Amino acid sequence: MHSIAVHSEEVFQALADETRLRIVRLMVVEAHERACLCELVDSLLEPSYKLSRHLAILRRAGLLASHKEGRWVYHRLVTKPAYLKQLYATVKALPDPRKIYRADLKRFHDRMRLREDGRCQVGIQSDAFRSETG
Amino acid sequence: MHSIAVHSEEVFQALADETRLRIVRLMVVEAHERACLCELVDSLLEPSYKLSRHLAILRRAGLLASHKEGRWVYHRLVTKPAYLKQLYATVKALPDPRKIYRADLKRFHDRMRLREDGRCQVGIQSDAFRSETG
DNA sequence: TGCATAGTTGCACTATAGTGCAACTGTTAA
DNA sequence: TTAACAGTTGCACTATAGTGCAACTATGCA
Repeated sequence: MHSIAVHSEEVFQALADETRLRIVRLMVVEAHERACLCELVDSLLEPSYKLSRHLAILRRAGLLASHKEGRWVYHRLVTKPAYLKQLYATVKALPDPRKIYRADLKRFHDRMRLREDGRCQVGIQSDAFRSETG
Repeated sequence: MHSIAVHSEEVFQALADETRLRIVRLMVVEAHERACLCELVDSLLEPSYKLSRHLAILRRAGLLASHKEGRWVYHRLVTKPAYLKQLYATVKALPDPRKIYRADLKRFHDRMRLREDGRCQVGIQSDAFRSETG
């Protein structure tokens, strides 16, 4: 379901984009919780087509594994080979001067409360999350 | 002499290029040894104008500090803020399937033996290093 | 003083990355 | 069986990154 990057720089390339870094930071802080696209859309407040493309890039770089479950596709951070854990530790250690990740994480928590039996049950709720958190 | 990246992804962007990753890997393996441009030219076997540009990018990203000494400019990895050390640990942990860093490092060692009193004394010797190591 | 050389940079060129729109696939539930 | 919706993707567009050449600056030494 995922491939190992042949060139090491691809791993850094994968994180060299604000949107992708937001995705990874969200998932790394949450102890490698899985998330589906609509949950990410509501957390980052970005259009689904945009996040879908960035998720594909992360997947191709070997950082993300995805699997379909009904009409939802769940994404999870890959932790092998071992240097990926080291990479996530770096991501975790990054500063957050503009409080972007803090805000993303708050929305993510709120959104995850809508789950039932650990599964996503609702679709995109962006409008609600947008008005709720400014 | 160096600035802190405002956006976290700039740090990863800095390493998202093979040449820059080769530079950083060389310097990180050598316990943060300093190196001048001509020593890097002989180690990586890349033209000086190319490396000079990549060094400038690393400097702007806050990973490298440079200072002039006579006609040589010495470069050294920056280790603050703390998450940079974490980043270097990741770089150190990367695999080297194509043995590129291994070869770079060998030439770097050979080249560093030409120093006197810890200073570079000779200019670009690429031809010698090229023929020596294939 | 003038030449050799360590290092930098302007310019032109090419390749690739990120974006938005809109059309598309696939799955669930009425 | 069909409507709604989670998710993906082709297309056109724009911006930016990396490269090579050649000209440039700055320093040390004959």
